[in-house]
Amino acid sequence: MKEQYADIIVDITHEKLDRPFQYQIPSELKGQVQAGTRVKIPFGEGNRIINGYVISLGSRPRYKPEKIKKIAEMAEDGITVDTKLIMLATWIRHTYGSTMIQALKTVMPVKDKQKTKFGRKILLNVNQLQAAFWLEEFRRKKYKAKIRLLEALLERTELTDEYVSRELKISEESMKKMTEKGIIRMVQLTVYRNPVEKLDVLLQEKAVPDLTAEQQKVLDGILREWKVGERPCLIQGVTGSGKTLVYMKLIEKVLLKGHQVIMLIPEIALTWQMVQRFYRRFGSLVTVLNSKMSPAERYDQFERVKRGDVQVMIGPRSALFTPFSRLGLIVIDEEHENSYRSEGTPKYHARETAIARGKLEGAHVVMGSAMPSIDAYYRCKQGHYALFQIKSQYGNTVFPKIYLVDMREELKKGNRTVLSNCLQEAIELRLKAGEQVILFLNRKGYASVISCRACGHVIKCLHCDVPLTYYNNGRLICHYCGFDREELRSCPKCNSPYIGGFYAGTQQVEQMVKKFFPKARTLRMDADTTRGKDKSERILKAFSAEKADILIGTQMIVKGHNFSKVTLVGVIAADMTLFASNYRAAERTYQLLAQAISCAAQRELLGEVVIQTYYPEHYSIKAALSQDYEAFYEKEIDSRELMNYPPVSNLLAVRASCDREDHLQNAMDYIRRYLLKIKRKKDFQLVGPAPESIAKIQDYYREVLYLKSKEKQELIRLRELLEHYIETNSGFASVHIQFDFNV
DNA sequence: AGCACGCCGACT
DNA sequence: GTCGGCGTGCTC
Repeated sequence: MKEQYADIIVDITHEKLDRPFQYQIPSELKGQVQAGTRVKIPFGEGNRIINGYVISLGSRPRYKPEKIKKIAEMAEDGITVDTKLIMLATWIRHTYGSTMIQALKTVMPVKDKQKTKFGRKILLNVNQLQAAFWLEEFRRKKYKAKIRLLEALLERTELTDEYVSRELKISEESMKKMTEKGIIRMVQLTVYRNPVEKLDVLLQEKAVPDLTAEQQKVLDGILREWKVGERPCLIQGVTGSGKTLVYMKLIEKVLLKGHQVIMLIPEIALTWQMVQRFYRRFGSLVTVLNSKMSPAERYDQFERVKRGDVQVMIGPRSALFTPFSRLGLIVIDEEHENSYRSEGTPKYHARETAIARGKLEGAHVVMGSAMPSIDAYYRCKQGHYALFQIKSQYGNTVFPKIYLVDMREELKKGNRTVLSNCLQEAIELRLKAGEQVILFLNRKGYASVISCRACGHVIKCLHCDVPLTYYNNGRLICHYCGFDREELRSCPKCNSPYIGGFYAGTQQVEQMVKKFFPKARTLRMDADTTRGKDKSERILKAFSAEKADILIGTQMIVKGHNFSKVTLVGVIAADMTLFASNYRAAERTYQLLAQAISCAAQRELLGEVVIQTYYPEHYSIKAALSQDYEAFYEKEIDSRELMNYPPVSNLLAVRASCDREDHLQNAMDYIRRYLLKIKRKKDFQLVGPAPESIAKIQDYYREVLYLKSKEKQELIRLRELLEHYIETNSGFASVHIQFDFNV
């Protein structure tokens, strides 16, 4: 009489349903219902049947037994999550504040089981005599399909799945019946092999090249760290310093112990080069997950994982939830990359979540980056992570020459274009030499603000508090709601005809370049030109095949691509990211500049970098210029310390939106007063409420209130209190409230 | 989320 | 008198 009840999370995203519901397990489903299984349950007064996920089993009813309903049935395509991943979902829910069902769905990368009809072998499971007996039986009962199958099997003993379903036209059901009776047997075509055995062969075949003394030192250091504690390790080393080599050695060690590895890589990045290296090294033990894969392909990868065919999973953020049963190591390459931060709900960070999973499953975590995130580096300094540095790189990398152009001076000299004289001259020289140029900036489209030069009035969207953007087709478009209107001839406020804008988008730069260098062949790469499938890859291929002289684009072009003919990188507006009202703005600026510089480096030819900026004195620009990460870190951490920003402190944003401005302000006022009431002495600091940087989107007003505290747990506690307060007070009904942790 | 119950206005 | 508006409350 035990394990009679199941705690189930219902598949409805709503705060009020964000708790387990207890159901009775009917006797016929006992043993089938486990933690992690998907089931169909009657829910609500109408007893409508919905999906639910079992998170635990129990023997004691927590409600009046007559109130507890029975599980209806197993979900037919029942995919399961293993318990460790349920625990990870619980951690995600607690840390980032989502509903349990949202957390469960993020750890469950394959939402629905896909039908796989291939890759199986059908075998006879009985001897000839028994088969003859069954054949007789089927003939008597006139089971035509079964007769066909059995006859075919008696002839050949082994049939492919394809042949059975296409030629013999046997349904899945008849095969299932015959399997149940033990007449036939189905075997996965890829036969399970002992991965460690297989690995031995591989190790003999293709050994990883020897490590340099410095790399060996890092490897030894990490292995020593693994013996003593469970600290995550961070390898700091520039591109070409051999971080990947160290990863490979570590992965080898873990695989030989019979454990599995997840390797996270940034979304776009240098993926396929890296992946090929791993394929060459570990063969079919490795598999890759990427965003281009169809659900069926993804599902197949996870099936291979479950069968034990795959021991190393390489992929972006979502690969972190690969259902390995004996996970031994999680590697996070390019740890500082922004794509490790999830945009949806829950807004989890892959680094923190990887460390949480590592703790749960006793797996090591190793990260690598040339310029670690401030977060990670701070944790190293605090002793929470172990830091390992590789200073030298192999090959003769020529450091590029860097020019800094103060655009204010340029303006004084009378140059009102987006290309400084310095950059123009540099482009000219490179074009003459037959070399390639990359120009990059951080804005898409013709991104430009249209304003009146007489009165300063800025043309904004009617529904959102953002300036409209001018597009080449002569229309003004809102990036947030898509609202568009005709180009204006005069200022709607003062009627002045002098209305125009500061154009600094990729389109504008391209036009400018074409004007100055009519013979140059240009390629543009931004969110607009890469919308289609594989488009960005095609553009990059065309450029590296030297089908163009100048590549103009946004961030994506400077991320880890190797163009050997590029000798000039121009950064059009280095400080664009500094304008963002985000405490990470300086960090992003430094990262982008450092990336742009490394794009012009690491080749035999001497490269040049021209950085145009309005703030040449800003420390993030200065530090990037001298390639001094440490100097940047010191300045940046001082500023975070001063402002109580992460990672020194923790930040909880309470974001509210509502179509009625008065309701919104009222609600925020209540929240503020409630927080002040429960505030203990020096628990936390309260900032705001204040309008968001975009105060209105699609007619919804937006405000934000920040809570800062050294104690992470304190903020989590406050969030939970607030959630409860909002839920139990009906005044918040029309206001949408969302929490962001350290974002 | 979705469904039932419940208390006020305009209808055969 | 009734039909139906959607405000409120609950879901094991």
